[in-house]
Amino acid sequence: MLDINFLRNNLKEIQSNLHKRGFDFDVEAFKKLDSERRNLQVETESLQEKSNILAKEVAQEKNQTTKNQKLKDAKKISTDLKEIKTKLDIALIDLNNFLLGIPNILSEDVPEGKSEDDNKVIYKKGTIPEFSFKIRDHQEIGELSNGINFEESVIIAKSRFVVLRKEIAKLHRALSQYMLDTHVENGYEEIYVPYLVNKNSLEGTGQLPKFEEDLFKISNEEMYLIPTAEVPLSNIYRNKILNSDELPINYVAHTPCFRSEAGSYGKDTKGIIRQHQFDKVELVKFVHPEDSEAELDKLTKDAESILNNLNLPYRKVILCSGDTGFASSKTFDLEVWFPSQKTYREISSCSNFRDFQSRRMKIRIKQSKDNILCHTINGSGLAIGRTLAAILENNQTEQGSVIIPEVLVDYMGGIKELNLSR
RNA sequence: GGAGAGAUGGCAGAGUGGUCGAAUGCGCUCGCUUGGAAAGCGGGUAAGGGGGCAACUCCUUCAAGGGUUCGAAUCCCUUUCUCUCCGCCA
Repeated sequence: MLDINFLRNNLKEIQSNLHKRGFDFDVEAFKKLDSERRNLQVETESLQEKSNILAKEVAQEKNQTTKNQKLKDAKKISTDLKEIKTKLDIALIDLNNFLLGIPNILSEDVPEGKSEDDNKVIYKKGTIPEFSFKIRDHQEIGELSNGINFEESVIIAKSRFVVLRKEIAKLHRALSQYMLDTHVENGYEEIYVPYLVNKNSLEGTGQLPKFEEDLFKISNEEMYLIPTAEVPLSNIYRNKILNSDELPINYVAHTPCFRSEAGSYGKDTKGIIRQHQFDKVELVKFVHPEDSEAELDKLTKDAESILNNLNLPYRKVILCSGDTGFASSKTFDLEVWFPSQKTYREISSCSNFRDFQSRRMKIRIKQSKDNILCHTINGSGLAIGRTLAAILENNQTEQGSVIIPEVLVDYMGGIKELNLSR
């Protein structure tokens, strides 16, 4: 959510900034909602004041006749007040819903563009492997020894879920352990969180009210399965005031993520790239506004370090205006190389939300005069399923085995190579 | 799941219809004191919003939502959460 005062004073600038996203900010509609609200609020508050004064006078009035007269006046005001209050409530809700639907303002350095095709590559790292044989995609590799099974997951659940077995399941576990350990070494506190969250939390991070169709909702309660650990991690401090000396706060959590993504059928139907359930190690920072740009770079580097250590070829991309997420002011994507697709695919998305989320969550920093909103930053470090798939594809051999990256060997109980073709 | 008790400021905790945005203590902070510190003494210290160039002023908030009343932290209803006991369970 944007600062309403900032909005009032910078209407044109904000309109053109949001236009870069392809968002049409209706200035006239906003002005109308805001002035309606203001008129009603001024009127309500002055009536309330009268009512408060009269109520005090009634209490102190000794003369029975004047007291009765005042009681009569007070009753009249009370009725009027009730009426105008309902109008004000409606105006406030309308204005608030309008504000909740406005995306975040983009940073100046976000390149303009319409879709992901306009994202700008910042750099590429690692060497793209050359294969002298006909390569398999990660699904084929996994199926060699029944390490990846989609028939069983359909029986258990439905399509877009997966069952992993044996060394592949172990590799999946090894990856999350390795990532957690690495981030803890780099100064993040490991957190375990609920996988079901309430509506307020999802509103706080921006998934609701706009993107309900992407979520799985529990039918017997007002609860949702988390689409990312960003939601529980960020909401830890909802409605809290932080001391500036405890910042930055760095959290890491490993959770499953659940995404309904109703509109995405037909995309990435093969393999484990796009699933209703996947695991992810997530990084979240609460920072002072002055530090948020630098902290986004730090967090992105921390996510990159995993790719570097796993020797996976990747590139760093800055999302263009049209592709940057609703709540984000600036996003770097890390994209890993998939030999079977001959392309880079997103494996981490690192965003600076500035005060957009903290305004919704009311996370503030204690300051002598006025408290200020903190900034939130988060990013994947990394998506486990996609990392697993990338390792299978990039590290495959002609014999149908997969070389385990050195940093994972200990986590794999000493296994250096998966012999899948047996 | 059943029975009971409760939810008040950063924390602890008083307050059961008007004098309450809320005693008191702790914490924090400023000043005095001191060679310096501690102790002591004195002052300040909730959040959000409206109006005003400003000094300032007004409104809201005692878990959340609704109700009664001229007036609600206080009375009534609903929901959520916490604690104790019983049951169940990993």
